[in-house]
Amino acid sequence: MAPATDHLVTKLVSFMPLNQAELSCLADLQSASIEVERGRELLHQGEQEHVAYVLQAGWGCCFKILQDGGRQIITFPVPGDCVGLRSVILRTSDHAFTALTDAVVSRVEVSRILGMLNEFPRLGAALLWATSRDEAITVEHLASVGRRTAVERTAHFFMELWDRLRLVGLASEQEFDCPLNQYELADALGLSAIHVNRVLRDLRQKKLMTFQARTVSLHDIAGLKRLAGYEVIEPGTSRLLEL
Amino acid sequence: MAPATDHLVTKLVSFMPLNQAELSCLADLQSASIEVERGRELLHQGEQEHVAYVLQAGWGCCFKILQDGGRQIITFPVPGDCVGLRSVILRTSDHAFTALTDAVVSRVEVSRILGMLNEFPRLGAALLWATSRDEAITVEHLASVGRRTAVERTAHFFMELWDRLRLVGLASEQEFDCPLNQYELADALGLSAIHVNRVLRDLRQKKLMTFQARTVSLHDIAGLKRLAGYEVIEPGTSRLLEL
DNA sequence: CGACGCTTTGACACAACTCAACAACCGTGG
DNA sequence: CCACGGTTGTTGAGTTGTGTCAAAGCGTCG
Repeated sequence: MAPATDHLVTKLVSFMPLNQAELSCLADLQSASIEVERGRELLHQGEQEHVAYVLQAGWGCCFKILQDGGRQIITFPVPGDCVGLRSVILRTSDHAFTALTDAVVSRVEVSRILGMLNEFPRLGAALLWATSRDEAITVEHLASVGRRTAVERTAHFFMELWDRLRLVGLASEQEFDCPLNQYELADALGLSAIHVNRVLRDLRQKKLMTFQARTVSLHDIAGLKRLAGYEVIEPGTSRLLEL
Repeated sequence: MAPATDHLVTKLVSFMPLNQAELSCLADLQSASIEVERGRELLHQGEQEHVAYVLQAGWGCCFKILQDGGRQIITFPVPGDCVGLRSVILRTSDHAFTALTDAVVSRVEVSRILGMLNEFPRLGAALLWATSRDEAITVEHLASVGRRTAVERTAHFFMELWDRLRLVGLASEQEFDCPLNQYELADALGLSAIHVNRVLRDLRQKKLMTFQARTVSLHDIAGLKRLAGYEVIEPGTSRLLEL
């Protein structure tokens, strides 16, 4: 059975209203949910994968392992996020996906997605919007790692995370739960864990934000956004893809 | 009229064979080609865009400008590449797109893409494959900038570029034409132009490759791949999306 | 010819990394 | 109950990869 609140629906609805049939299609798609324990690897880098996942509860972690053992984290999926659609198309997964906390996911077979696209084209458009948004976030992430300083980058990361969590109702206006440790943060930001620690101290001392005891508290959002050079990737309701 | 060789077709065909109707649909889509001079900006960061482009000849440049004026280049589109599909969906473009050399592009209206997807679903699948591949490349790029050293990163960049160019028949087995200068390289790799210069000297001295007079010569491909930790994003003919 | 765009080099500065150590916190088991 | 190891966070000292600044070389083109 589906969780109390369906975060995927919450997210898609912010893009376009969905009718009853579409909602039940989404519910159906996610009906077979699986509980996975923290650390479980659901998608394996370099292997052929024929399934995608919708994360329903808990956090995930998409990353690549490099030659020297280094790790680059691409994104931390949160409830409502889809993972692995791309690897389905490319036939082999270019990255791995693990559960960062105990989590609930639903496996989605390719065939069902294709079927859904046929039967409910508007859902296809909504899904396309969601994945495009994820892409835009990856591109922004690239810009961060390539051209922002460690502090700017870190501030930017938290602003983006905050926006993503609010979109599915998992963050309040000044704080949110965040199960990441400094190693994970480091591998996402392209920094060393030790430097992340110093950066967090910096942000704390500048009274911008704190990250302690698994919770992020935003003390000066305007200041953070200014520091990060943050611009919203606006939800922007669909005017264009009238389907 | 279409150019002598249609690079988009070359690329898509490497993924799945196309029939006559599909080929002429693609030809039709690109029929209205426009010549643009070097430096012309076709997509503007932050603006609402309702068109996408197919690059037919010449090189392009997709990038973000940051707060402090810094620039992060996302990718250098080469002939056969599609640009701006995402901005069409998100309604506003998250990055800019310019012609890096004199180029030939064709504007593609959103409506025509949607029409194409309806009429020729296999073309949709092929296009989805191409964009997924681009995404995978962006992710790999992120990993490079986040976790590889300057030399590794540079070697990796050229290996990938080489693969992309070969896919559309624009690179031989040991060299290819490359109109980039060291500033552009720097902004793509997240380095300073001066350091790029040092890195290129390094690669030259190690007898791995040279980049001079607009041409890249690969002297030791195995060595480059080893240094870069390069893995192919294999074309992989479609077995999965039987449409 | 001079101007311009691009490359190349050297000297120096600094952001971020590494190593090493310690502190705080946890759950577990004696 | 305390002792314990394991995980995570914190700090300092020294190193290094890369950035910055400044200047010169070198084609090309008007």
